[in-house]
Amino acid sequence: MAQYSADLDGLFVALADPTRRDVIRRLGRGPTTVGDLAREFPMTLPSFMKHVRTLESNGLIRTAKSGRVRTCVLSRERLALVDDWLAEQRRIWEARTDRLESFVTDQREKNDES
Amino acid sequence: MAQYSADLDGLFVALADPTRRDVIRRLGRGPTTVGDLAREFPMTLPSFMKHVRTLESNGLIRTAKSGRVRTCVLSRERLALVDDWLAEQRRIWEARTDRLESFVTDQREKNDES
DNA sequence: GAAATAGTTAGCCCTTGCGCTAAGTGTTTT
DNA sequence: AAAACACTTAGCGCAAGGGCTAACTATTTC
Repeated sequence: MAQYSADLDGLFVALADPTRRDVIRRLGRGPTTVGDLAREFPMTLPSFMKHVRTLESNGLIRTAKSGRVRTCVLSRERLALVDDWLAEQRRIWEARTDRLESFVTDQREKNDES
Repeated sequence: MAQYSADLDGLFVALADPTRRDVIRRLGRGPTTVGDLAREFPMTLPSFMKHVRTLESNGLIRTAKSGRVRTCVLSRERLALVDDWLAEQRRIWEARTDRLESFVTDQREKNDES
């Protein structure tokens, strides 16, 4: 659970940058080379590489170098963690609205008794 | 779309902190007072208030002061934006795997011809 | 009305994040 | 072998984030 939370920290931080979200979207269409990716963003290659590293160290993408070219692939499983967190919040919320409903119901029953 | 992206920036940043995620979880069970919330976290009140403000300015919670007490309420609609983004990624991914499948199918057809 | 309560504001420290340039490494190309 | 290519490393500058203390304001409470 502690690890789960630390993972979410990293994931959300990684997703908080528009460049990184764009990379994820781009990689959704298929593997791409660092150079090809970088060309689409208005920043230097070293700056761009930091984003790639951030995505990789948070498990959102995988990369491999062959020759002098590094290729990036989307690693989808990781986004499922975010999904899980959202689902959990929904669950909590719904449990609460259920309680609220039964509260309302209880009140109505009390009124019916009188 | 530009606004959508800026909103996502703020949302993901807001969600990237464990304290703030805990507050969201807590508020899922119902509205709570700043003081009551703060008591559960190992930090001073001014520090905690910053988190509350961050959540509020990103629309994840709403707060109102009555007398000297400020009460926080979860504002669920906002999380839907995150859901939307995730759904979009899934959509892109699935469109791609569809293309991959038809590619495989095409290859098979070519082989069948021979 | 004095004291306790619940936030709020201001400002400081330190670390981290994101951009940059300059220079270096290993791999093709010519 | 030289030149071009595709990163990579190192280090710098600046703004923002998350924590703190100290001091202040506006309600209650006694």
